[in-house]
Amino acid sequence: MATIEQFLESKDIRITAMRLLIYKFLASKEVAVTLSDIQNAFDKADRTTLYRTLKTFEEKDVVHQIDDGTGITKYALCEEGCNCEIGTDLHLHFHCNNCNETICLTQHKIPQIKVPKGFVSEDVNLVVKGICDKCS
Amino acid sequence: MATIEQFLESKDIRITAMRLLIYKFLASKEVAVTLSDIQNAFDKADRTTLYRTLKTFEEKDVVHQIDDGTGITKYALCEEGCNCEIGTDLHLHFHCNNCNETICLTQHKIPQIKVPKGFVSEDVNLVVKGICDKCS
DNA sequence: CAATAAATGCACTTCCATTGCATCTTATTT
DNA sequence: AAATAAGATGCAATGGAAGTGCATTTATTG
Ligand SMILES: [Mn+2]
Ligand SMILES: [Mn+2]
Ligand SMILES: [Zn+2]
Ligand SMILES: [Zn+2]
Repeated sequence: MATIEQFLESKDIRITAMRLLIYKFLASKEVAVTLSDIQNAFDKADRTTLYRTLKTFEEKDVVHQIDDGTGITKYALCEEGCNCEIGTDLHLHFHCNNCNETICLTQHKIPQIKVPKGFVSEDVNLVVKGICDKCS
Repeated sequence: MATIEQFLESKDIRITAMRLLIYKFLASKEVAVTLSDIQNAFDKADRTTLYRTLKTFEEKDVVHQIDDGTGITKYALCEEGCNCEIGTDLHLHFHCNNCNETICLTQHKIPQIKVPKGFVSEDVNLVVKGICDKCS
């Protein structure tokens, strides 16, 4: 078990205090978070820095964006050994209509989707909406 | 084959010149359209009117919104006899990364998605991204 | 330490969704 | 038909979030 510093460096990300805080915050959450969630957690943080940090994390395959249909981008840490970079790790996302939280169902991969002849599938986004386990 | 006027009235929508134009425009398109698409087609039209017309159409199950992940809401006519209102008509949507157009694949229903114990699925949004038949 | 590269913070812009309110139009009632 | 009510439209304004430019601070390297 490497330290967070080692992990980020292995991903070619330079260590800064802010980045460590953001990483730890993401790791402490079991649900996907918005930029505002992070901003509220550290009110001294500038929104732009958070935005660009998440962008860096995403480029380095440390986090992935989630579009759950609420219109607000959410972020979650990638799983150990996920395959975000090659588009293989297509797990589904669940959005709770009650508590409004979104969670990665990393164990639930998106089934193979058939598309009509002539169409080429490159990426799939699947969001299930309903009631989460905590709310039901 | 009823007239458009009769159809809209059967859906409890009052007939206006603008609504007929918007309906015909939607019917003429085989792809999902944005508010701006409609606005550009009728430059005399006010954006708010278009917006509210589409909202009305949606409430009356004449059109459905599509969130294809571009961040811009798109609209398409519901199919004859679709089941938007009861959430049964869950066809998938295809977004072309090349021409940037989004199309309803109404013949392709979303497969049953398994969710973990404790979760209740109420709705599913599935968007496939790739290359469409015209671009491949 | 000097030189360089990267990260941060502030201000600003852009884009789209959404609303308030006044006005115009259509449907209903007397 | 005139009066009234209900609904549709247009203009202006707001709000929320994503994204960018640039100056400043911080870290890295020789
Ligand atoms: Mn996820
Ligand atoms: Mn559709
Ligand atoms: Zn919930
Ligand atoms: Zn295409």
